[in-house]
This record gives sequence, structure tokens and C-alpha cells, in this order.
Amino acid sequence: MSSATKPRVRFAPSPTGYLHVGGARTALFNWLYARRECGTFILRVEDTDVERNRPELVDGILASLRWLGLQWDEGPIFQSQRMELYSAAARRVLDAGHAYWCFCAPSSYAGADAAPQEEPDDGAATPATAAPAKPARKSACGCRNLSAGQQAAERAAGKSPAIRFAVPRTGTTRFDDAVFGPREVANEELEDFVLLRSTSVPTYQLGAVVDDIDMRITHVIRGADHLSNTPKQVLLYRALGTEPPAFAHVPLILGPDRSRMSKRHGATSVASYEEEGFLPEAFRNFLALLGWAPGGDVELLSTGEMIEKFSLPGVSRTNAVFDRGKLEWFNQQYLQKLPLDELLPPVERVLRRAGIWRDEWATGAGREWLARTVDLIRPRTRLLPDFAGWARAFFSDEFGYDDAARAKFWKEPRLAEWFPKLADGYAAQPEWNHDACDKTLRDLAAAENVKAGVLINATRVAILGVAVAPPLFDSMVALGRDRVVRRLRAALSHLG
RNA sequence: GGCGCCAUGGUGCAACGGCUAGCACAUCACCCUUUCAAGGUGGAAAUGCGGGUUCGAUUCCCGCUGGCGCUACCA
Repeated sequence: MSSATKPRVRFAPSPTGYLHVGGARTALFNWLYARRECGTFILRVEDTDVERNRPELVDGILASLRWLGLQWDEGPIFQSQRMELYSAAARRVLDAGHAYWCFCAPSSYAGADAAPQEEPDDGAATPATAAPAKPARKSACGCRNLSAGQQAAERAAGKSPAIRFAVPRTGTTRFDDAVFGPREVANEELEDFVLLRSTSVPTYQLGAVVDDIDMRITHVIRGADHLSNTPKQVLLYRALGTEPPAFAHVPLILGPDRSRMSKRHGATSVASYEEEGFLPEAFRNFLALLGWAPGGDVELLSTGEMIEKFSLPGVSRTNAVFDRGKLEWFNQQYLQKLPLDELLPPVERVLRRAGIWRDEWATGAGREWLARTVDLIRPRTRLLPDFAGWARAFFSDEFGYDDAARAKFWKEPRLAEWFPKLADGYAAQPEWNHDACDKTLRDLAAAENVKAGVLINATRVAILGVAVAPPLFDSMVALGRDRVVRRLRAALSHLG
């Protein structure tokens, strides 16, 4: 494949909020496609909406993209820095006769037949003659047929016009969508959309098309919410003298109630999932399977497998519901299977944040101890913060005793005499390993005529503060003799 | 309202006319087990409704219903 035919795709977020899960998945699919086809992944920031635009949010979006491992090859390119490009393009469309100056105020545009919400009620300022009792076209606006003189008059009256695309009144517009198949719409269904606002700021339609042409985008992979707008853009491409690129619209991600995912469904930004302690690999794997399946029954996919198997036709047309439970399962799987040296850095960050990190764990024997301990703990973790949560006692001497655990395993009153004896036994134990610790405890249990389990469970709470933890004697080895002995004695004052 | 898209268990995906509709999450039970997880085994659970086409429909067509999207000088 020559470089001229290698695909160029782009992800084009607008900085009106954080990177949300839907956008992240769109970015992921673009990235996967680019990697799969050895193409180029471009990042473009669509920040033309001066009203809602929040420049300070850009960094957060880029950070989330990097966190997910979606590195872009070109950009970020900011639309706000190339405004001349858009107005020039609008002029060209105008000169070619495919657009016209519209002097209607946004609110009174004759074609605005149905604003998103309510319905105005006024004597419509439509063309002269009586309404033909026919189509009541959305694109009908008197401005389309204004003479030069009339335009001059409007300008003289102080009105600043917008440039509106003149959608053909007849015919159909068609295009192929890689996931939705061939599409065809009657032009009469399309309204004369604005290209350039009266403020000279381009609309999304203009900006996106002009940039996609300028950046030589070959495949537009974006949310299905743009499917209905695509015919307009196809028309615009042609008016600009270019054939449109390939399109691929991916289904939307919905909340549990099947409505569009929003804040009221809980966390929607990828930053919040990073914050909560999800691993980027797990989050990405989960996202990839929302609206796409590699075929077969595989779910856990490495980056390489994901890239190798990704295909646009394999993308579903059905909207997907974001299932947090499954996300957590993915995270648990990755927590379990990630190579230890890849897991250690994020664990270190969690421990640092909790204020219990110790530098001796950075290298040498300390590092080895950390690795073994993390490996011991991880089968019972679901999120990264668990390491500083229930497993805190492995890393810090400052931990509390879980009330439920005490209630369940510290019922036996004779523990008050057994803990000291056990502590003495461990202090005197010649070797410090799993079997020795096991034997010491069982010997005491036999001598005191109590089931070993009672002592084991009580001891776990004494040295770790929790009931849910790794096997006791492995935990003891990880903690070391001093801590075990000390905690056994300290627990005495916390018994009923 | 208009136009469009979508429709398999609670959820995510398989089955792209042809075995008893499969896998995973969640759920229930059991096994394992010193706790709790993990893991293993098994159970319950779906083709929205109605018409067609066909020897045969989850699959193709139509209608309905439902959900979603677009219908902005938002993206």
C-alpha cells in the first residue's frame, strides 16, 4: 500500500467538557483503525463555539487520551487558529452559487419550523404570495432569492448576514457508511444549514468538512448522532469540489436506563475512572467491546490483538449500555493478569497518594518484597485503591480494625490469653516461613484444645484488621516476624 | 410534529435462511477453602408484537410498538 492510500483518520473533540466515555470510544476506534491499516491518527480540537468553549479543558482531554494510550500522530490542531480557512471556504461555496447570504435573525429564520423545544406563533415573514399549501420546506427562506439591491438594503439597515448553504430542492444525496451501509436521503428533507455565522465564525458542518478536506482525511469515524447530518456534509464536499471521504458511524453509548449517557448516570468522564483506580488497559478493553466484537468468544484482548482484529464492518449498529459491573470485572482481570512490573507503578501511585509509600520499596530487596506482596494481595482486588484500602496493613502500621471482622472473629473470650501465647511462640520461632508459622499456630490450638480455624481467623483480624485478606501464613511471611508479634500483642487492647 | 436509525436473556456480544439459539458480566446453587476472593461445575434467564416470503426464519419484506438520533447562527 503506497503512502498515498494509507488512511488518515481523526478524532475531533470540542473542549466543552471533559473527555467522556462516548468520545473515548470513538477515539479508540479511530486509533485502532489507524493502527490496523498503518494509517495516521490526527487530533483536532473543534473549539469554534466561543460561547461554550473552555480552553482550559483541552489539557484534560489530551491527558485522558494519553492515559488510554491513544497517542495521536498529528496535532492537536485547533480550529480557532485557522478561522480564515473556513470563511474563505464559505466564500468559495457562495461564489460557486451553492450558498447565499441570509439576513434572517437566528430566532426568526423562516425555516426554523420546529425549534428543539417550544413553538413560536407569529405571522411568518415568508415570501410574498400565499403559501402553496404544499411542502412547507424547512429550507425556505426569502434570503435565498434576494437581489443584489435587496441585499444592499439589508446591509444598509445594519444587518450582518450569515452564509447559508443552498440545498438542492430536488434529487437525493447518497453515501455509503461502513457500518450502517448505503444511505440515501431526499434533498427536500434537508434544511438550508448555516455555514458561516453572522459573526464570521464557522459552524460545525463547515469546520469539520473544510478541515477533513484540508487534512486529507480518508475515513470519518464518529458517533452515530452525526449520521443524519452526513448528507449535508456530502453536499458541502461536492460544493467545495471534493469527493467525500468514507464514513463510519459508531453506535452511541447509553446509560443503564437506555437514555443518552449523562452525568446523572454517574461518572461519564474518563478522568473520573482514572481517578477511581481503573487500569487504562482494562478500561480500553471494556470500551472496545462496547459496539464491537472480534468474533468468537474472546473478551480479554491485548493491544496487539485488538489492533489485529479490529474492523469497521464488525462494528454493531445497536446502541450499547454502559455496564459498570462489567467494567469492574475487566479491571479485576487485568489486575490479576498484568505483568507484575507493569502493575507496580500504578500501585506505587496509589500508596503515595494514601501517604504510606516508603522509598525502600523503590529498589533492591524492598522492591522484591513489594512485588511479592502486591502479587499476594492482587487476587482480592477489584480496583487499584484496594491496595491502600483493605490491604493497607501490609504497607502501614497505622490501620484500623474492621468492626464487622471483630464482631465475627473476636467473639471467643479466651483470645485474650491466646494472643500473648501466640506472640511468644512466634517471637521464639527459629525459622520465619509459611510452614513454621502454620505449625506454631496449630500447636497452640492443639494445646488449648481449640479449632485452628478459630485462631487463624482471629489472628488475621489482629494482624491485618480485616476479615477479607490473603491466606494467613502467607500474610505473616509478608509482614515479617516483628510486625506479627507486635500486632498480636497490640490487638489485646482492642479485644471486646 | 417531520425525517431517519436500531430491536437476541437484566447487560455486552455470537449465530450474517438450516444442529437442542452460543459466550461473557451480573444472579442462584454446589465444589474448593482457615476468611474472602480467584478458579471449577451446574441452574434460571432472550430472538418486542402482528403479518407475510420460504420446505424452513433470530436472520429477508411490510405494519405496529418501543428506544435512540437529527431536525441550532451546539458540536
